[in-house]
Amino acid sequence: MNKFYLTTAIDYVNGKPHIGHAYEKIMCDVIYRHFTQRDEDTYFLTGTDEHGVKIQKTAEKRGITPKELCDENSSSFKATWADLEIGYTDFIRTTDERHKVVVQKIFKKLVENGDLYKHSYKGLYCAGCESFLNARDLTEDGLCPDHLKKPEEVTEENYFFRLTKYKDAIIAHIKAHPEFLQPSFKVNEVLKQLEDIEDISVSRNKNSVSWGIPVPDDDEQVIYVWIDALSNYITALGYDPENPSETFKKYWPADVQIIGKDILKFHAIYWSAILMALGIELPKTICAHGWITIDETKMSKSLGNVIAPADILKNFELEKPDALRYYMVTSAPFGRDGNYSDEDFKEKVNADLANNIGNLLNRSLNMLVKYFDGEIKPEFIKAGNDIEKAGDEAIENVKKFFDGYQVCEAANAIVEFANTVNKYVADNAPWSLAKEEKMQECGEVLYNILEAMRKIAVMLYPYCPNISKEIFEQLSADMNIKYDEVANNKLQAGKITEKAKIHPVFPRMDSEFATDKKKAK
RNA sequence: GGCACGGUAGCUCAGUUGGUUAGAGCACACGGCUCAUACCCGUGAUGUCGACAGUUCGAAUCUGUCCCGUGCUACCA
Repeated sequence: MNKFYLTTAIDYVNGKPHIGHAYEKIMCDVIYRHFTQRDEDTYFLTGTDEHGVKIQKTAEKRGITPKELCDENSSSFKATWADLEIGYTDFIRTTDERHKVVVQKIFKKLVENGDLYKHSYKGLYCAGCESFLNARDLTEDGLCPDHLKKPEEVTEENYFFRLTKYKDAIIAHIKAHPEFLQPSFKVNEVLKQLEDIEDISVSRNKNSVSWGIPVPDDDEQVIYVWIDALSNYITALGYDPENPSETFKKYWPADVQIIGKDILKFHAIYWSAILMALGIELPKTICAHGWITIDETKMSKSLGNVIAPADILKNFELEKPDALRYYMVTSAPFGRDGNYSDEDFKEKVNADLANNIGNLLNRSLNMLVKYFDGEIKPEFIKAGNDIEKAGDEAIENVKKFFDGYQVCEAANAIVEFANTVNKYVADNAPWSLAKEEKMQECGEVLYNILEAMRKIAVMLYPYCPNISKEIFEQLSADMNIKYDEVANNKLQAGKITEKAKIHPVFPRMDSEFATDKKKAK
């Protein structure tokens, strides 16, 4: 059994979760469920990033402690993931004791190794922002763009991390491992960023930021984002510089770390350097996904177009997250930006989940009941037909796409196979065969369709676990089979269904079924 | 300003090393079917393949220049 360790970015709890956060978690959960089906020993980590001046300030404004703010928002992330059925193995918070303790140990070790050094530098400090500004962000008159005040030159002493020391090693690693950074069209960007990299500041004076992990043996300083946030991926597993846990030894290096494209630089460069400094292997793959826009415009608080996943489920009166999961993950090809619109959502899930896949099951089961009283007779089961082959190919293709974390492409392959089966139904017209009393032939065709349907349910499971479960139930098939055993666990002969058992696994949105459901409430 | 990537049907995109009538899906129109969730199947129209010039027997594909978009990065102030 192989191990498979997957991580998401941890979300900053200065606000509530929206569909941008959800996009990444759903993608990870789909990947996680697929690899779990493959009988891999999987570990799926997500969590929240909870330190820093923004949280400190938001909490102040609301008159609560930073910890209270973090507790509140971290819980709402967890609640959202529950709604979306994100089945993470572990949820780490950077305020967890287990995390803080190890971050301090990491910091200490880096100091001892000479990777961290204290350095004083002059910066432009804006009292309004309570932070340092870059010269290039100022207005033409040299004023802070937000407060229109001239920032003062302040000298601050901080710890710096010797990023430059690892520059060549990272470049070499990227070049030697084409699978390290995905999608590959991002590689040049990162190499370019590496060219003019400088050492980075990894601590702040307590006077400017107090909400953070204290630097060990230095009362003046607090650890700033990089070493704190990035190391969650190893502290969660129980990493310890002196005595790493068995869990860490087993699961690290991560097989894939999924992140947004905006933080690729920090992961590809900063994170790699930190790992090198600690003498730890780099993750096998870092995968940067694109953004979700709303009606083709960027989602932002100021535009007021931020959508929470729960709003969508509520709006469409969906009890299960399957449709939203499916739509989110198929809205953009690997690494590209996707878009959400209510109209697209409805069209896409109606077309793929209701019309194509759901209706296929429904029509074939109805025929089985009509012509054979819901029974598969032993003589219907024959190997080596075209649909069987097409199904086995689809299973292989989906697997290959998942090997490259191409979740959208894998979904397309499933739908394409369902299309092929629908075409097979039309070409063989079992209803005509029944009329002509070619019952043997008719039964064979129906069996092939239902068996194909079972394969679809297996492949669809990571995206739509509830719909998939429904399909298995209606087929009276076992859903707990491993991915690589799909082809060998064919539907058995016997009575599998009856009229009363058949119902749409995903009602078309705005259909009579959907409205009946609403009325019934 | 530099670098990278892209500009192909109404929309989203595919087009391998240049080779015959440029493709798919969605949407649209028409036809078929009637097992099914107004579903499924089939057929069809539509494109100066960003612009111009060049190489070639032949360019969506190669070269050059330019225009537009996106991303990264810089500089000036």
